[in-house]
Amino acid sequence: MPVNDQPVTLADVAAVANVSAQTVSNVLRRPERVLPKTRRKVEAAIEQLGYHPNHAARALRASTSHVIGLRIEPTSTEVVGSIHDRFLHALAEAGRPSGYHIQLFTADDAAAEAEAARTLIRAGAADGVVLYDVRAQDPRPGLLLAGRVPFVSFGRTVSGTGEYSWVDVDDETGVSDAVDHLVERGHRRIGYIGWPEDFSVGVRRARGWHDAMTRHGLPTDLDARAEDTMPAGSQAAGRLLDDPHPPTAIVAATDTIAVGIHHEATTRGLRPGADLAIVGFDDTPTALAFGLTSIGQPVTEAARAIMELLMDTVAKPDRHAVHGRLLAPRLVVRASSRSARP
Amino acid sequence: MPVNDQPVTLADVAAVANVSAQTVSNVLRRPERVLPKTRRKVEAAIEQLGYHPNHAARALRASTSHVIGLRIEPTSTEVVGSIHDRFLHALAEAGRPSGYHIQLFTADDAAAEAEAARTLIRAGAADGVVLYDVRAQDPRPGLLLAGRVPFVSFGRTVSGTGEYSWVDVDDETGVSDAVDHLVERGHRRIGYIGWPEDFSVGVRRARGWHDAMTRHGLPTDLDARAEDTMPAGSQAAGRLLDDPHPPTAIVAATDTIAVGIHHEATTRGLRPGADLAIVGFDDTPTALAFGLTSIGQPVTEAARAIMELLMDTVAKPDRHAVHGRLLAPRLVVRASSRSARP
DNA sequence: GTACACGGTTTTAGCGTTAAAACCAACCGT
DNA sequence: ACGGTTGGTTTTAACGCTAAAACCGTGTAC
Repeated sequence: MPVNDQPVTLADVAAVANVSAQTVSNVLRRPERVLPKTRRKVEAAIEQLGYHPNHAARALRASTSHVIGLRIEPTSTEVVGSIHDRFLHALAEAGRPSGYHIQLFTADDAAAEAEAARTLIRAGAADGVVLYDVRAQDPRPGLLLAGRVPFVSFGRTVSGTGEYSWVDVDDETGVSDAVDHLVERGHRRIGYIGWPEDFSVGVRRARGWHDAMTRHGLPTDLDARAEDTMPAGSQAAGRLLDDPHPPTAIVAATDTIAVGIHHEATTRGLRPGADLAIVGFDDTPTALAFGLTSIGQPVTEAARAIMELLMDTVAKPDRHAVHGRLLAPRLVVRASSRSARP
Repeated sequence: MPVNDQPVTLADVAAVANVSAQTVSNVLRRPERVLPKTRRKVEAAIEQLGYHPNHAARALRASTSHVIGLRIEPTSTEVVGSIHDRFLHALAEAGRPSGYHIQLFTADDAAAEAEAARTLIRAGAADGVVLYDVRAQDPRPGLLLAGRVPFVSFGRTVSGTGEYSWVDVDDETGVSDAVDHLVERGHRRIGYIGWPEDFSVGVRRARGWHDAMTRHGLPTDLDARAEDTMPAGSQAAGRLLDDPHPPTAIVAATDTIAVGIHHEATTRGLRPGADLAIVGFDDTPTALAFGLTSIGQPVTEAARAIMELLMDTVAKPDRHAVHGRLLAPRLVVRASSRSARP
């Protein structure tokens, strides 16, 4: 363990091992090019000196930073908890084996984000960026394509999905699975509460419910829309529960709405799980806290897929293959829907 | 807007502006050294070419990366939601004005984190690191000091606080404020549920309650301990509520425990806010969802203070001034404690 | 015995930037 | 008129690394 502070360089290692600097470099980058005997000698010197290759020098020489940029957004206080946090960790973890690091940046809006990403790339501070939570009308993919910024998106726009690589979660199947699960538990009157806007995620989740219900030969009249807040969720739940033939189960497009439903149910003296089954979306900590069944996004898998595609994209920035990957979500069953309908 | 892809360098700008590369560098780093006329000429060329200084080259030359490392931890599913997310954003934002970026890394335990941080520093990939959620017996500050890694911690160990710079939240005052607030609302029987272990944060929060109660001349018998999970919180709340002279308000050391209390209360037919006031800690989204009053940590302020101290530390790594900063938390009053005791 | 290929290593050069030194007017004092 | 400032600019060199070229001893072919 060396304690002196002047950084150890390739040349230092080379001097100790009695070889040239290039040989040390080869030991690290192309070990097969160097004689085992030499390699061991060099490795011993590296060990002895506690050498770590300098990132900046490597980046300068190879013009690749091994850094991926990601805009970090402030967590909205309206929304019940996001998967941003888990996604970040998964991404950092996914980059590790290939030596990629995640670097954060902030931006106030989509345009600023695209501009910041462009600067990051132009400055050689990052090799590519990840777009998080891309929605149907998102301007960011277009902006980044125009700015020639290598990127992969989590989520996708409604058009232009053939122009860039993306990873997305199959919301439709997720919600459909939730309906299957409820039908299996004996439910027939199954409602749905989703976003009012017609952006892709909302549309797809609604369609998942609609199609599954139709497939089971069940009516699709119990369909309500709400903003992504708890009060709106409660209100929408109220409307469904006021139906002359009310639901025994409700699927929500988000955990936030699900919590709103939960609240409305308890207010009305309905026991969640027993009198009204509830299923949320995103499997947030809050869903856990409320014992809510929720449709969880495969965050780790998504992060891994994104890093893979991004490495492709970064490797050949001009005419690289464009890929889309749709991942299946996973239903996490909890008390709010576990028991069979009495 | 140039569309060709070969990166623009200082030399390109210099050629266009008809000056030397060094002058361009001076325009960017020491504008006062260069004639206004020349400066404008150079600035025009920079603009025209869309030049962005190369990070790697700058880092190599100046041996400073303007990068701060931060270990990102997986969000525990046990805990109801953390402030990690908000802290990350605040930190990224706090670094922006001075051109510092946050780079994430992962590690499986404290020792691995320290080792990874050391490597990051030795490789020149980061100038310093931030330790998040440092507790009384935390081995990390010691390890980083030994490894000569510049760092600032959020939270502090019980000893050695004179050896490194830290920022922490004044838990004692936070809890004490919560008690004051409850007393003001007419409560007299105020209980406390905290962690069982004797680590600093737990001790300090418990002391805040104890001291405030004593100050108000109120008894401190309603003291229970629980693991940081909802079931444990419920159980502990049950014990307090079974008291022959039960509390009308309970302060919890975490939002997770507070949610447990909330659950236990509703199970017993007590209406939170009306029959039992509850105060949590950390002001997580879940607290918002439950309408729980909570003691919020000043995340933005903390992040700013940390960046400030870190820049000090990085600037003079050997004998820099060591500072500690204690920040006051802020009580966020919600339905669970708003109304006066009947 | 000379020519040639070959695996392993070293030498050379350059990535883009900036601190430090050198340079070069124009100006100043005597 | 001549050495000495001064302010602005250019030259030089180096940060640590690695691709590419050069080099060099050995083995092989004829």
